[in-house]
Amino acid sequence: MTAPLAAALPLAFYARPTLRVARALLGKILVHRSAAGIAAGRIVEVEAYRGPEDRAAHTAGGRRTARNEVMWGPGGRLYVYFTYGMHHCCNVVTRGPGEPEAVLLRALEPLAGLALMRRRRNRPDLPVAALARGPGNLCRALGIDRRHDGALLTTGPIVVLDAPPVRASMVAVSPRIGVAYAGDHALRPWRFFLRGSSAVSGRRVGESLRRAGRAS
DNA sequence: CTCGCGATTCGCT
DNA sequence: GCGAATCGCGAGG
Repeated sequence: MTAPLAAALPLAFYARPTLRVARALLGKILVHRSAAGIAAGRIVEVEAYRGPEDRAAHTAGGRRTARNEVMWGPGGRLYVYFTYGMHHCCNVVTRGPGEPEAVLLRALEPLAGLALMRRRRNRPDLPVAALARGPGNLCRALGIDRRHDGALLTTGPIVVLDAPPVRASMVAVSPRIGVAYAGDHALRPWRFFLRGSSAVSGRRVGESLRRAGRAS
């Protein structure tokens, strides 16, 4: 039996506290194999959403609806939602059934399928680092939409491949982006990104100052 | 059923 | 820095 160079992360990877999963996802490889071809990138920016107690989460206050139903299920599936009338965002569901938490994938460093990503973005002149920078752009570049809501990440067509852990000193933290409506919860340092990556979206505040410490 | 708004992005000022 | 684009969702009547 030949072992694959990189195996899909097992379900146990996702069935852990969400902040841990969020940080551990940095450096892993997101792959989408579709009829159009293969597109893949290294995860360089994520945000944790921590369920009923987290006012920034779609499951804040225990909200359970058709849209966020997947978040209520077991970890290891994709939660994809549509927003602003034009963008998709994709999350990795964490923990177990009844613990509706997830990690939003905000940016990838493109590794494979660059031409396909460019075609999907419909922006021929974009630099590589910008192809999957930002949650909406990431979904667009990888061809992810609501049809993939609930997809199991261990079996494809979308998988997360294991890769060596990134050094703790390379991980920066900051408050989450675009959640001002959540009041003081918007200040929680639950965004994690790779220091120095040009594929990270938005402001990279905290990159040079803060280290990723224990966040709660 | 109506209505307000969003875990965003891009282009213009 | 600001606002438009654009529509499904979710709360409330």
